[in-house]
Amino acid sequence: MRYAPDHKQATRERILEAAGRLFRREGFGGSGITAIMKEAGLTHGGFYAHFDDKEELLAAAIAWALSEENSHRSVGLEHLGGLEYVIAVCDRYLSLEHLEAIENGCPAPALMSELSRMGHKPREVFEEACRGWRDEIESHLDPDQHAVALGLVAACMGGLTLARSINDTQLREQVLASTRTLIRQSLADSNDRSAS
Amino acid sequence: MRYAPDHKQATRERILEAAGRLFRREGFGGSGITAIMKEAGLTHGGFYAHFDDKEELLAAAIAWALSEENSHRSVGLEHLGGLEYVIAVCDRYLSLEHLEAIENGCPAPALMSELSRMGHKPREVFEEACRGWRDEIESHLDPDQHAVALGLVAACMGGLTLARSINDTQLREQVLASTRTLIRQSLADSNDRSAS
DNA sequence: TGTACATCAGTGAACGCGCGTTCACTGATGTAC
DNA sequence: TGTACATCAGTGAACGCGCGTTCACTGATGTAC
Repeated sequence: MRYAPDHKQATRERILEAAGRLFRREGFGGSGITAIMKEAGLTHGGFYAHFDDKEELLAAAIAWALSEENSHRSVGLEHLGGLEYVIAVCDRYLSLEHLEAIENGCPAPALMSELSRMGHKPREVFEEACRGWRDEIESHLDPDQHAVALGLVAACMGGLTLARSINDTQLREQVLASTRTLIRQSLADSNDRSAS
Repeated sequence: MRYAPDHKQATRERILEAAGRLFRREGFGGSGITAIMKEAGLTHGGFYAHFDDKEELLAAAIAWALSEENSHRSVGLEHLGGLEYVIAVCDRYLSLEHLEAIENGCPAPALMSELSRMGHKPREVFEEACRGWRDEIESHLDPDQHAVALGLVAACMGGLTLARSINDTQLREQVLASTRTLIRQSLADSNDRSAS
């Protein structure tokens, strides 16, 4: 081995991070390979030493960004128990801060629509991340509340994506607030039922 | 006037319908003007006799598709009252039939992600349609339930988009079912409260 | 320690292609007389 | 009713451009002796 063993790996990760940022900002179709490599401080030609084609990069970048998102999602919330934890995670997801953090936030809202037209691999990566999120939520809920876990994921993603798709900043906040309320009411209901 | 007065208008609507179908199937970026005009049975050059540019078409096509969606959404459900009506509309939105009806279904799931990167006009059109949907839902709910109307819109769109973004057909159905459950629980809760 | 060499991550010119847009034109339509 | 004409919706060649991808190359790295 002529170069330091992890030199190439480090470059690959730099490309992955750059692609993650660009995909969230401009979408998959809107991010050219030249722009991605430039964002990573490289020229476009070197791209194919790291990935077979653009779709392979997409799959890898989604996996990377989703695992980052997964590890950031609940930081500082670990002390909360059960239902409170779940509500806090959803509230944070549906916050104004997250609304504005397009480049560093969850990649799902920016990519979901395009993902449904994408090949098998990127969708598989996304699917696996969704299962992970569902399982994590379920692990904090009573068994009789497990049925809404995927719905919570859907509502969070839908609320953030919808809020980002409209102009009026007041209506944006109302979308976020209303989705938070919906989630709270839904969980409060199952809570009441299991308590009674 | 040399041609029948509404000849051009009819062609414009044919382009709008073709664009609506293509945008939902391939996205905004994935639908070329040549392909749209071909889908409408025309050649690409004539496009600019009807629209200034592609973004103007997008705004018009979204408006067209959303108003169609609005008039289809609740067909056959008019006899249901209040809460039952709202739940039925959401159930239909989150059905397997709608999941598969990409070209004829609601345009929001296919376009939301791209919309958040779009110019002012298309977002404004979309925003107005969302207000309309919210108002329609609110008109069927008790005033103390109005706070969740936008959340219902978000959850419906999120559930359908998420379901379409994954491969596993079983998990897809679970996403739809779980989102329907979330909505039901949320509305049941406020219903109990206003009843007690 | 010093030199000659092999490796290979990254460079940048070039490719074919489809994009959005322009424009000179064609030919069916409906009017005027 | 018949003919000459003006209109303008729609055609299709052409434009400049950026895309994804290929490939011959360069030059810094670390090895072998």
